[in-house]
Amino acid sequence: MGKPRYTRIKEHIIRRIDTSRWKAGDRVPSENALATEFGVSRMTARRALQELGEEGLLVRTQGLGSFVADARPMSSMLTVRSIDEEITARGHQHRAEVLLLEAVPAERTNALLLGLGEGAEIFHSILLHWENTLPLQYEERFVNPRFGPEYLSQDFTVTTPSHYLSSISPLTEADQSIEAVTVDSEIGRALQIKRGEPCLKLNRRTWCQRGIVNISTLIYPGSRYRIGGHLNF
Amino acid sequence: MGKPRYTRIKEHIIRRIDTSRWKAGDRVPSENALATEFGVSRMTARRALQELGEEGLLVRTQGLGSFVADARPMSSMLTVRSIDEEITARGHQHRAEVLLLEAVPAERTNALLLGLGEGAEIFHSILLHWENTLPLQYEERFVNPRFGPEYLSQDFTVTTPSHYLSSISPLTEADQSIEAVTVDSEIGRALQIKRGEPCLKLNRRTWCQRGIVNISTLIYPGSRYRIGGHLNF
DNA sequence: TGTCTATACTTGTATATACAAGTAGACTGT
DNA sequence: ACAGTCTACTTGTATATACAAGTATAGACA
Repeated sequence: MGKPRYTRIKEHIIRRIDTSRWKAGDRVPSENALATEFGVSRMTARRALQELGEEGLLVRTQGLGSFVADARPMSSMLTVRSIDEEITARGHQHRAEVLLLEAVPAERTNALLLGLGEGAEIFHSILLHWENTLPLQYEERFVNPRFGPEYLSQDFTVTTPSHYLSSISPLTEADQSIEAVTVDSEIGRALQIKRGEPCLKLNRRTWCQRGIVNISTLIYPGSRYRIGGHLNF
Repeated sequence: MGKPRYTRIKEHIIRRIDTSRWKAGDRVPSENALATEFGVSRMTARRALQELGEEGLLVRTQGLGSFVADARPMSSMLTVRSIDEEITARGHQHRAEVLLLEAVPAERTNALLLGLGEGAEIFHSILLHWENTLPLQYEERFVNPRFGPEYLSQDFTVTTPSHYLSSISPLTEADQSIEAVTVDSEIGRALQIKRGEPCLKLNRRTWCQRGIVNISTLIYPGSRYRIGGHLNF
């Protein structure tokens, strides 16, 4: 029913920041000052300041005080969801077609990145993901057998590589990039697009604690897909 | 020097999750249980659990307990920085060329989105951003005069539209999308790319508390630019 | 069988208190 | 003039306590 009291204090401070009454760099009242002003204990006032600090609106330094943070820079984020979730969330039907599923010797690929020796085997898969009757994503992966030993025996018309890999080992990190490319005729045929049509290409490396789990490239036709994101500063 | 005690408890829990001793869905000990186990007060144990909840490793529900969260889905983020920061961060020279800077009547544009009446004026700018001797970004903006009244008199060879707008009014939200496109000959000539070369197109709408501040589209040649991001799950 | 209640547990909020640790400025003594 | 110290204020950590509120289960009762 009634909001907790520390939210009142937070709202009070946010209001003063939004209306520019307190500007970037200004000192906001101390925990004790807010406590007496609002008639609460210091720990309650503290909680308000602390959460605002975690949310990035304030910068707090021991011994000095709490200050209004600089306006956040325009840099922001784009989210990339798992393809099957995204399609089913739209109420459409997702189907995965396995174009290739094999073990290849390490020297033929970028296995060095995976931290394996020369002769080692590496798993390689190519899937095509359909939304209803149109192909939407061409997915190629190289998987480290250490972290996904049963990869080749999975039925990817039921699960997806992404689900399998994240169920096997807790993923801790990833880096990725996105670029605009044109694709060769083989991929273009699979995706049923015209020659020269621009595509989004998403390269991703995923890590668990002990090494790289997989390297994947996802390709979307530019005319059928956009990556979207909403962001609260 | 010595870490605070609640971090010990956090590390203890994280260890058990990372080594799969506690798996997704498992219940972790209650605040009171941890308190007696570690010989601390409940509020200290609570802090450990609470922070882990905020970090997404645990899901806490009142009355039930704290549970290990599902492995985070593969969805992740791509960061988009301000173009001038990015170029200068690479140690290169950034230069902005103003191709157009004007006020246009609202009906000619998507001014409805900006929440303005028919006859209102709207600011329109096109800039080309150079990295050393190569054009890297074609930037087109429609700006709401209410939130950037001095927009037309800015010298964008010194500042950037992004800097000006975020200095004027505190930006609270944005949504954006990215797609792969080919561009018309005018933009292609400006960017010095061949006909049909794929480009990344980034559409963004930025909001402050009281309405849409601006609508912008950024276009990068696919061969010269990729959006990158690193992520800790 | 089904429903309501009591109870035991959980997390959430709030207070009062104590001490630790970092910062700035004033005040000291040389 | 300068260096060191002391003080006042800040945030950080930790405890003990109390009550509120949500959940599930066991048991009483119709």
